[in-house]
Amino acid sequence: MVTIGDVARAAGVSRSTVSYALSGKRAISDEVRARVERAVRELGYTPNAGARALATSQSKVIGLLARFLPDEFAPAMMQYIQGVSDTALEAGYDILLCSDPNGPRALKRITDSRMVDGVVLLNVAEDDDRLPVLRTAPQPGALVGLPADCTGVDVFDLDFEEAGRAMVEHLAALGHRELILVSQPEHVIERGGAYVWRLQDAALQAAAARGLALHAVFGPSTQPEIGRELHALLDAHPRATGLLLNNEAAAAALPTVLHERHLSAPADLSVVGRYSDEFARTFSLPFSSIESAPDRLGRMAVRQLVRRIERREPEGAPHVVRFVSPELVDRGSTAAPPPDPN
Amino acid sequence: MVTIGDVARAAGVSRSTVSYALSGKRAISDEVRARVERAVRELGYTPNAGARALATSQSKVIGLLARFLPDEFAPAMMQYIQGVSDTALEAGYDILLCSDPNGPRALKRITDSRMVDGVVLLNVAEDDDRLPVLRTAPQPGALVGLPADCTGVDVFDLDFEEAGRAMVEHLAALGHRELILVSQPEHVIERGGAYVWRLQDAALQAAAARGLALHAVFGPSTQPEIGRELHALLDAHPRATGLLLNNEAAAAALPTVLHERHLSAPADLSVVGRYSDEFARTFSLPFSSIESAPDRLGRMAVRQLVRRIERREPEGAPHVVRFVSPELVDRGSTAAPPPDPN
DNA sequence: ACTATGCTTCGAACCGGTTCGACGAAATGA
DNA sequence: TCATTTCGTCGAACCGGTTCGAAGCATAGT
Repeated sequence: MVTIGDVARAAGVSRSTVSYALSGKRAISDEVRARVERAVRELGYTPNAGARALATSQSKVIGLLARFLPDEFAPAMMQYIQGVSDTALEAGYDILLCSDPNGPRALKRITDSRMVDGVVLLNVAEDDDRLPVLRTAPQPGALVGLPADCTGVDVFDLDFEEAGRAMVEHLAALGHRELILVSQPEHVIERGGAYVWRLQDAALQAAAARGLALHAVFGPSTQPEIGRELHALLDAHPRATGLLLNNEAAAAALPTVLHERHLSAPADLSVVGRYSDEFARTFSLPFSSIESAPDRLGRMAVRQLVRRIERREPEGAPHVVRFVSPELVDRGSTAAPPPDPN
Repeated sequence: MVTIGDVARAAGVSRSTVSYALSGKRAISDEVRARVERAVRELGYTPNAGARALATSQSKVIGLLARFLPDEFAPAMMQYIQGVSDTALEAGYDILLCSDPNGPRALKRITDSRMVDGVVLLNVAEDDDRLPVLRTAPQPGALVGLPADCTGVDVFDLDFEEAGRAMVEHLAALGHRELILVSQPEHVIERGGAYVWRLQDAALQAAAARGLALHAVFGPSTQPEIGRELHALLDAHPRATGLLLNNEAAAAALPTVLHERHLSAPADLSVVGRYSDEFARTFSLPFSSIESAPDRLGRMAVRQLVRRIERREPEGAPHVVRFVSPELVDRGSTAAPPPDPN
């Protein structure tokens, strides 16, 4: 392998001069710099990452801790990863991907060994067991997902409360009086998915404030169970004219259910979901939805993380908890409710 | 940060003794080893990855070069990544994920800088521009996907020829005489997806050998275009009783198309796809399919790569090109063709 | 003429591990 | 009892970068 010493010899200068010529941290004469650059090119020199990390205590790598949950929708995970990865690349960082089911252990390993300059945690639970480890780590961390305790980390998440309100208010404004909200299954909450009730509570409050009826239920995240559940719900609440879905499986199953009931949106039923545009495209879903923007969240997390790593944030700058405002992507599945047959 | 020197001082021994006590590469008395281990525990010592990499020229990291193609199905990519990641973890390696659209540049960077001990290339094209770079790299590489030239690398892919034959023969054995094969769009071939015609050619040969009619077409990979194409195909070939799908979008669209035509599988039409079980579950697809086994391929690639990295393969051992035999997952969508109405 | 100044460059130390050769003490054998 | 081997440990060198202090040299200032 070609080292900085080889370059130095080829250029007829010392190793430190090569280092300075390449980093620009000290003035080097044009003539010498040219010789160095030529030697670098001709020898095909690339600095050894380990040696550089050792000398600078900077690895230029960001750790990405993903959790592959069985009922997590894979493309969404993929979008987070892509957002993180692309943004890291722009900022000059590589991504160390950890999918170790034992999150705390993996996190401890990569931070203690100084493999990474910072860490992004995906799929953060209300009471995430990786957080205590992260707080004792010397590197900064950015989260995607809102935990109960945000001290010491930067946090990014969709504003699920606002999303819940927005869904209800959108349909309320169109004149709907009775709605159904299908959330993700309860076990998602139990493993820390607080966003489920964050959205649901806000929706219930907004409905109450406007005097709307809102039937909120947790639905399964598997097919065909969720299809049956949707049928049952529509049977149980025949006067409901709006359907809110905070449950990807429900959204994916709904077209079939509507077809089977000879209903169509928005003529018979107005529908608003909460999922990413990517998800909508994948399943060709024709329903308007609150964009969950996984790529954007990943991007924001990395941006902030890099700022902290490079101390462009003043040392000890207050940590950030930033909620992305939900945006409703209109796919034409909402309208005024049909006239009451009675 | 706590270094090996701190441990040495705490245990009252030299740094080298600590190193040997931890690696076991030389005999160390039980008493000293116990002292060292205690010091490690109490100080919370973790070796510095950069320093170790520098000293051993081994980073214990595997590079994963993914390509995010616009019409690539994200969950499949996710499954590759998971297979690679899990297997690497088992073998004691971490994953450096590169999604740089400029694959050759990214590959050169991570190999030349010695960040990685080896590399897995996903989504390898017939004439992949990353291969020349990989061949000049000092680290070994494993591919998922079959390029034209396999020299110097280990290659893993589904046996698409056998898959094409298996699909045809399965339906032939049931008595079908006229089939339709919908492949992925031609631009997939153009960007190097040779597996499309590998499967198609084999299917055509097998059909010819058995005297079956096989209508082979390339279908779009987008909704709703592929749905229309399926309708058109079924209109054009009313006597076809079997449908073969080497096109994920087509498989996802088929349930709706069948519903619209008041057809059902296998009563009216026998259907065999080529996609992963994960894909089938995601879309609740009721069609039997050739399992494309992305997780398995990722796993095999890493296994072989690690074997090479750790030189358990004798130096210069011949490189491997291994095809995974297709397995038909029976979801009950095939049967004998309906009696000819004539 | 002599010192101050600035510009380049060099040498050496350092980052935190691993590993080789050597050395002292204890065990073994003659 | 002395030579030899074995065992356990240590010191030093090394991996390939970065960075600090200093030194050489030419130019400028007085």
